[in-house]
Amino acid sequence: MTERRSTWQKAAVKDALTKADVFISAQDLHKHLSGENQKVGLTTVYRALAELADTGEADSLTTADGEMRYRVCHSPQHHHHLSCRNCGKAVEVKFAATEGWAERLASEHGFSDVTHSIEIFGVCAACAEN
Amino acid sequence: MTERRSTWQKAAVKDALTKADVFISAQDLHKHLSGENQKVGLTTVYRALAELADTGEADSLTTADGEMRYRVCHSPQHHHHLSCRNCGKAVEVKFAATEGWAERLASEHGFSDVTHSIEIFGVCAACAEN
DNA sequence: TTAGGTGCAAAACCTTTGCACACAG
DNA sequence: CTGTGTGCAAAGGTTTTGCACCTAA
Repeated sequence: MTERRSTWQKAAVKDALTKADVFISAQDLHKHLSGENQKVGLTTVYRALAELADTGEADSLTTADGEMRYRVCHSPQHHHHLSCRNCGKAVEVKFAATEGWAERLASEHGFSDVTHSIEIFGVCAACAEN
Repeated sequence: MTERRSTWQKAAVKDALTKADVFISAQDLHKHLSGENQKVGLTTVYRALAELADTGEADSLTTADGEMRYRVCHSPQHHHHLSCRNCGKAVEVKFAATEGWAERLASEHGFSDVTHSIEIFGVCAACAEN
């Protein structure tokens, strides 16, 4: 079976992700770790983030330029994000009205196995000041 | 000034994109063109697609695996897509209810310069049969 | 004529994989 | 012990850039 082991590397990645508390890329998170004597390999960061996203402990999104970013998930419920394009700060948003809508609309058009992605990007107040 | 010239290459790209009428990647579109004696460089396809997206003649989206896909825009109005994850076929969807919502929500949280992306992916009826 | 366009090769990036070694359980 | 995890280097993909040549206007 696929047994799941806990290592200090995974803990370090999760910890760094939690402290960052913004949508951040694997590359950037790796730099953060490197800057703190946390010598974790980039490959491991990628694998750890994938695992966190897989278990629902982290949310992930793909930016317009094709980069994946992760952030610790604050609630187990389905939600979307309003995130800062500059610093990655994000607010979790629930939007009940659309949840059923997407599936309904899709089936009306004969589509199955539906998933939807709603992302809102902007510049947060703090970043706007600069 | 930035004058904009029309070339047969750009026309070929736009034509191929129009005929495809699905969300397609630059790479794939380039293959289509190559298969039809339309020897257009890959670089040019990228540049032509970027220009079409820029002028609003094409819609673009980034797939989960970080690949950009384009499709001819069928209506100048703001809209979203319900697209097939397999063949790229897409239906344009207008969802008036969300249009104001995103901006309103964003400003409530102090975000400015807001943009939103709503993409719905599924498997169309035709692809589901296989 | 002349500034924008083209296309090849090379570079830049992000992400994944192969593999030998380390280590959690 | 044993199989998962790690990390380096290399590979894989997409997209961009440098540059010399081409061409629309």
